[in-house]
Amino acid sequence: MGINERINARFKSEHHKAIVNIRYTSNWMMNRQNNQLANFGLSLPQFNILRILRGAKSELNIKKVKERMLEQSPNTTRLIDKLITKDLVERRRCDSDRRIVFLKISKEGEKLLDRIDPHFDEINLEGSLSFEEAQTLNALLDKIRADV
Amino acid sequence: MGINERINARFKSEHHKAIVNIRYTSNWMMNRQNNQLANFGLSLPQFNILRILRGAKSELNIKKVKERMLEQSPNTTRLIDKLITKDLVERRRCDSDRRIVFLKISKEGEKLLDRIDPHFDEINLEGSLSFEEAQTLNALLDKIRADV
DNA sequence: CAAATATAGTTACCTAGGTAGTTTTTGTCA
DNA sequence: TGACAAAAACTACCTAGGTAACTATATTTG
Repeated sequence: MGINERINARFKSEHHKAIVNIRYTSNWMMNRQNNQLANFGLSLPQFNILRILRGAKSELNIKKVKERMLEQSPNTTRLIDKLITKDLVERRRCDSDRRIVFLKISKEGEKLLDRIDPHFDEINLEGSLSFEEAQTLNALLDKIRADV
Repeated sequence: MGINERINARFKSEHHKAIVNIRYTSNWMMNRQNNQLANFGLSLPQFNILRILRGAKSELNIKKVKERMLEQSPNTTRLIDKLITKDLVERRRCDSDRRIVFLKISKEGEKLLDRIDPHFDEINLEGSLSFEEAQTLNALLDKIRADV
């Protein structure tokens, strides 16, 4: 369904429509992804943190985790708290620099990701665009942000 | 700055990168828009509701307002409450159907929008894409959502 | 070496969206 | 007409991101 049919709105220009469309599509996707991940007891950002930790060769401190996330707000701490409560992540205080906190995915965390892996492509809508279309989309989005 | 430089992340595919890029760009835009609107004491969704009410020929009930918004959650009520507290919107109970609440932008609300109008294009990044590019972007975003 | 500065992480308080359930009022229909 | 269903608005409770301020520790520097 095109955004025109979906939203009973008037747009000032094709560009304005695109700006609104980005937000609409982003919300739409996040909603979809959150619903799918809810079956595994995770939210999208919690899932992403787990994947970052699995992808790391060694333990990561919170700063490194933040650098690999879209959002770099202090909420990372709270999100990690929730993962620790669920026994999906382990936390360890660094000995040589006691400010630093090291994080590691737990066995249960890895098992959970293994269960989600077969659904990853579907969660990320893989296949809805061709390679060339995805390239074009990335270029256009980067161009919008480059404008400033 | 391309998303590759910005996020220290690995993408499974060009398509996966595009999916993440949509969310990243959406967050980036919303953040920017919220910062600009904060100068006028508004958040982005509050601003959008005000514009919807101004664009209406007559009073609108809350349901109609929701239909013109991206999000149709019960938060609309709360957002409107805030606008009423700021004296930017007026609320009136319908006489013939007492379930319905009518909304109207106030004089102050119109004055505030008048002050924001000159900045509208800048807030919406008008000009960052050509007409054709915006068209392409809209088509690609619609295609992603059509996939399901 | 002591004071100032920087860094890692956290907390508080603001914003917002989503689902589910509630209240009030209206419409339906057996 | 009297029970039931639908609709409009609202509330509670969950999620999350953003800014600013704060704590604890480490580094710099005068």
